[in-house]
Amino acid sequence: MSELSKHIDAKAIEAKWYDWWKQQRYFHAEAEPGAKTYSIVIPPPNVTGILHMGHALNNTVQDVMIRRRRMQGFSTVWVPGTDHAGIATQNVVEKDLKEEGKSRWDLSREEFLERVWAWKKEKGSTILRQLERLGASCDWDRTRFTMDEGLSNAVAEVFVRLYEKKLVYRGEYIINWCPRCCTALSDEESEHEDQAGHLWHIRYPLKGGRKRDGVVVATTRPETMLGDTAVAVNPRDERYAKLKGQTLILPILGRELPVIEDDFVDPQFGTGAVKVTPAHDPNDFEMGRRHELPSVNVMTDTGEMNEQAGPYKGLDRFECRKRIVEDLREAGLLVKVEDHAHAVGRCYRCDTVVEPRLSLQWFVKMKPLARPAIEAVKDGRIRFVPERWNKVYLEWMENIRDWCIRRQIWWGHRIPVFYCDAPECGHQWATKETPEVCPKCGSDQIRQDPDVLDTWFSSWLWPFSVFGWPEDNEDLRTFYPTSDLVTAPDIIFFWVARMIMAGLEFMGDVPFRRVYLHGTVRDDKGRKMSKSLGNSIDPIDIIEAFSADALRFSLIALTATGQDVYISKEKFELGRNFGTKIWNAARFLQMFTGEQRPEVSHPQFNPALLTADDQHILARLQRTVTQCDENIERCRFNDYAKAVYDFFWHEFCDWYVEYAKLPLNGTDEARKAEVLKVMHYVLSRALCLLHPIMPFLTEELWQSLGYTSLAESVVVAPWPEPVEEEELAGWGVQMPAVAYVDAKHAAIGLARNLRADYGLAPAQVADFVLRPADVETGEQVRADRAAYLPYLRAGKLEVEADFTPARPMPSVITPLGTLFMSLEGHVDVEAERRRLSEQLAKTEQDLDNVGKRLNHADFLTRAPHDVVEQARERKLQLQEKRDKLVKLIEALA
RNA sequence: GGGCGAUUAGCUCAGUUGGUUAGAGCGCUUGCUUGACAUGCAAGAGGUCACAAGUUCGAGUCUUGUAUCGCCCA
Repeated sequence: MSELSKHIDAKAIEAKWYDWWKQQRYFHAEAEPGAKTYSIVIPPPNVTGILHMGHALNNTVQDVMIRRRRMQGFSTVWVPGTDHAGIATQNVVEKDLKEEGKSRWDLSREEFLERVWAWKKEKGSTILRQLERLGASCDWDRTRFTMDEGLSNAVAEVFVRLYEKKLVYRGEYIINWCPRCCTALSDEESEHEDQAGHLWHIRYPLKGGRKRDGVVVATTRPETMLGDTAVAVNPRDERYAKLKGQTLILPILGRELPVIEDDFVDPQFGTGAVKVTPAHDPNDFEMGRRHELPSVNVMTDTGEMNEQAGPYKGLDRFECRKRIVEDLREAGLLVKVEDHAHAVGRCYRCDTVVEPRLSLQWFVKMKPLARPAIEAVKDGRIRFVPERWNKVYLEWMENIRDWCIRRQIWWGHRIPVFYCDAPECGHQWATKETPEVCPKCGSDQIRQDPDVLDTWFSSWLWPFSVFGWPEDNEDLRTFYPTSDLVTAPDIIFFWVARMIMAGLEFMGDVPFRRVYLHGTVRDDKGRKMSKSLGNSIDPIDIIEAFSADALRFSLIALTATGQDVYISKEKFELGRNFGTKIWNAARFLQMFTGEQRPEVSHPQFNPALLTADDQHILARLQRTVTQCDENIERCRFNDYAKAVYDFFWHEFCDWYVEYAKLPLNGTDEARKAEVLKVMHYVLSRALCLLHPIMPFLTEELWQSLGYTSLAESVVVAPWPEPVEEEELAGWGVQMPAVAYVDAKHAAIGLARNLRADYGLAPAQVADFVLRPADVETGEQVRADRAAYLPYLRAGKLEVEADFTPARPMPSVITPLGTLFMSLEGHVDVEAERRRLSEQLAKTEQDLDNVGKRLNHADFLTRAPHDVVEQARERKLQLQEKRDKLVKLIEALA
């Protein structure tokens, strides 16, 4: 226990408690057969990554989930780690090399990989350390990396199994090629973006014809014409019927091109005749196959034109495009140039325009893997939150295409395939071992495939590889399937869908039961945060400026389920202000508690001593517990945050703490003790409810206020369980008393309005008289009179059953009765009449509306009973109010 | 071209199976050095719920269409 300073020193608090939590090993759990478990695996950030707001949101949500489960007594495991991010990491190290004037080709493969590992050792845990600053309660003893031995073993095992099931195959197809990274990409790694371009109309002359004869084709990529091997038209296109069987001449290179007919050609697009380039376009490739056309690849792997490009050899592809267009124009073969927007694929790692290219690659056959994964979502074994993602997932799964998993880089899991180069053998096999000789012919002329696997080929195994698969062990049996997966929708195909397929294929069970997809963090103008735009807000800056708790609370409170969140630096003041408010409420409480350690483990109140206000705050706390639970269960984290916020600020601080000042500063020691008991009980439970969002602040207060009789740390304190009304009654909490306090708060609010309407300065004291709604209320208020005075700034509050003002007095109708305010000097009767008349008009308007409804026969017969009852009740209330107002106005005369 | 989401106060957003009087935070106006807190307290102004039609006793909420913006897929 320690006295709280006037201001929060967030930095000191954060470091102190995080270290202590780790020391206490609160975040670590071992597999315990039979225990109720809750497990999450982190979406592994890139090993090159640094924390951005998306990570901050993602990991705060996971931390909220796991901290609550931990408090609920579950055996909780949150596995942290990073992925090796093949292309990105290799890029980083190559950049370092470049500064030394070298490229990776100046090093041997082994030397290069040593450099990468050295880089990883030095810089690769940045983001994990940043997660600690965020307060993430990961089980750091279980930190994994996709290139670890165990996880690499899982990758090789999976590859070999799929190879043997013939689900991985090698073939020559059009793939997305990044000429900068010099590697193949999967379809998902090529991001499409509409871009302003041109449609060039080019005349291909007829063989033996005059120059003006021929066919005009339209293309968006003229440089690929150097690889054309045909021109295609739709067989039903009468314009081109005469062309059947003719031969065209490819401009510039002079190659002869057959005219083919194919249904694929859309007569509406361009000129209705298309050039066919089987080595550079997926559709042309298919056509090429159907018509047995040769393929001519005209580019090198760095995107330069190769020897097939004739005079353009050595030119960059875009330079070549310009030159070809010029040359065609000069030759009079360029018929027309149109503006044309078209989708261009870009490398998701370096933004270079991707080149569709014919290439020999390894693929995973996806359809057989997708089938059970579709079922798992259809039958509800996996649920997406929000639900609409089901459709997106199913849509993609049902049209799934094979996955190109080979990458032409060095950093990654080497493809475990071997080739025998012995003459007349040519055997090819996959194995986890390192073979010495060919198992078929015994030759030692064998070599391993030089390339590595897509990073996602290791990430899709993450939910079980982190627990030691393929080895069968207690961890796997205990923590797999994991409970929830929390991630962003942009990797639903890259990662989520593939994990589901891998889980079902290799574990025979889903990898997680629920997937919560949260929105994207954007800037206050709605733009994605990006380095190039310079609009990102660094979460670490926010932690430094405010606190980790402020960052966490603000993000959670601002993010509606599954919606994008727009943030600016100012928005984090929300969390900071809330933290300050709680801090000060705790300081207030500590002022009256002193060195005494409050007993908060078992609530034992003296029903005889509980006032209505005590009962009210205890009842509200229970309601808040229920709201928190419901909202967390449904991934409505913003509503959960709001429930705690509203309770803490607007119930506890605004009303109860204000109320408590009276007994705490009074002389009745028994009452004082009882109020303190209530306050500490409420605060301790509220800290528990808040802990998953604001772990540092709640721990600091937990320790400083000495709530350690309940738990040595709030991290392991029991999560509050909702208390039923019957049990509350046993504590001395009666619902009528709670209702009375609601009415009291409303009445005080109305009385304050009255003061404001009459322009009373806060310091100005006014007296009040209540004409109570009924005898019982009158007695309640009379007994509770003193509690009203500070709120009303009242000198006195009288309760008089038949009060009739002798002279005009401002008044207001409250749930407790009619409240009169006595003013020094004369009351402006006209102003008061106007005020009351306005209220009367409003009341009559409302009465009219409810009356109309009640006069409607269909409403009475078709609306549910309780709705009709409510309307009747309201009508009565409004009538009563109207009558009272009429009398008050009459009394002014 | 197909699909999804958004459109509610000056700004950013909640609003759950349709049900009385549509909420919050920020900003704005006014007043307060209130014995926890000016990172605060009290009061106030501000809304034809994008538009149109429909279903219904009743629509911010359901249906259809339109417009604008954003995202995903081809």
